[in-house]
Amino acid sequence: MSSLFVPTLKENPQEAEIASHSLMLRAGMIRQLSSGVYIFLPLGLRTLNKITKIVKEEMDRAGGQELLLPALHPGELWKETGRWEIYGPELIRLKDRRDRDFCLGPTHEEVITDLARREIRSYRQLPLLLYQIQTKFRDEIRPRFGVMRAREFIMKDLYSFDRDFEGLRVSYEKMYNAYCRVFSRCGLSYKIVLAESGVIGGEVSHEFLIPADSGEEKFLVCPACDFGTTQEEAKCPNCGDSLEEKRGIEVGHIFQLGTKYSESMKAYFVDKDGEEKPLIMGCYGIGIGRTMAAAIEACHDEKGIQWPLSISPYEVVIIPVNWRKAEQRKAAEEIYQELKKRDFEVVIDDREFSAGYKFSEADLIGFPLQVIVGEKMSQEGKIEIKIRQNNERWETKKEEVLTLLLKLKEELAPKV
RNA sequence: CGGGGCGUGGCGCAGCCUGGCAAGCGCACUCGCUUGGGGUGCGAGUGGUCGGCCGUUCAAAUCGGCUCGCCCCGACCA
Repeated sequence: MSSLFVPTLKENPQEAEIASHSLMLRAGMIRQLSSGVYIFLPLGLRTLNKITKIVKEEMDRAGGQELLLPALHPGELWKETGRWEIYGPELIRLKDRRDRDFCLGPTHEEVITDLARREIRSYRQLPLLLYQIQTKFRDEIRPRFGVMRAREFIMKDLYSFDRDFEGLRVSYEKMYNAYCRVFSRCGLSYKIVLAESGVIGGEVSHEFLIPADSGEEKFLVCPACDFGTTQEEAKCPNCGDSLEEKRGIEVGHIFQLGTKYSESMKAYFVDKDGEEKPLIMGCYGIGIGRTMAAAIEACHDEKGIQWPLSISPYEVVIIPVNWRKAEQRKAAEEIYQELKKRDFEVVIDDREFSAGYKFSEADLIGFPLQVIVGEKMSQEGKIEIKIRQNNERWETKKEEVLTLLLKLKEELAPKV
């Protein structure tokens, strides 16, 4: 850890009001550049990349193909769908040197539909699921809570193209299930609710929420059945019970768009019967940075972050309590090498700080597994292992550390 | 956009109301010793155009005007 760039803060930063924002700053994961614009430091980026990896694996599993669309969009495309006006001041606009209109993409329906209309000719090319993980720009009225509502943020967006509504339903369901897997694999409990589709447009839409008091999204749930919705006027269609209002963080949103964009942008294909028809579309988003913040909202205590193992920046920290004791240093180093060999993501706290300092910082950063090499090593050859999540502690012989860690890792892995 | 708050070494704050004494405290940082199972202890140091501009005054961190930035609540939004 002596060479890692992890600038931690002892005190609560003045600008942070909610736990995740404060802890991301304090644990040295992010820094603010400007209102709603954040730097991801090495530790923060590791978690971001882990979530990204899970998302990609699940998108691929569901038949998605990754591509990369530009962030810089020609204004004409947005004028074509009318969203140049509709999107309002939230759309960041700019002009090139020849005075042509451009904008920074807040979402990519226009660009993907433009691609689709140029490349998709036949029903034989369908269904098609294309996705990207990319930076979006939205000039929010009020950015807040750190990366939770930022003006520049990383999002996974997938677009589905089908020949008919039955196909759309199949694609939608695939995504619905993929989203369940994504959030489960991130170690999060989530709630799926019926949602309004807003400026994106379309018919059916569901939101994936992480329940949290600090969440900005209000939703109604039925305590008896599993029904949930964001719509105020909803009448519990499943059973007669009255709905409870709760708050959550919207980490994912899936939409059945239908022909909204394919009609307005003339994205047609030729169906089996020889007729030209509009592509039936769906779009599906996951806020990557927001998922990270939501995970911290859901998993923290007064000491710091309690990362779910699957998205923690590192899995294990090894803390030699007294760096001056050669046998502790040596044992720590040996365990480190052994774990490295078995592909653990591990760091060793090789700094000459006091034990308390290192413990506090390990808890702040939230390493799920902590290997503590202390006096018992010197005297009895024993190592302590602590689970951050529940503060469970295990003592074992040095030779057994790897075996125990493999077992604990297995136990901590989310069941999907 | 309406309402509220903040801006003083890297971080967290005091000082401002009631102008003047040397711009202070804690943390961090550097050096020395000390300590090493829950942010060790002691000592000595480094570092600040008090967000910016204009004004009032013999004198401005402090009073007035303008401005920039940041945060919170609301409306709005994925």
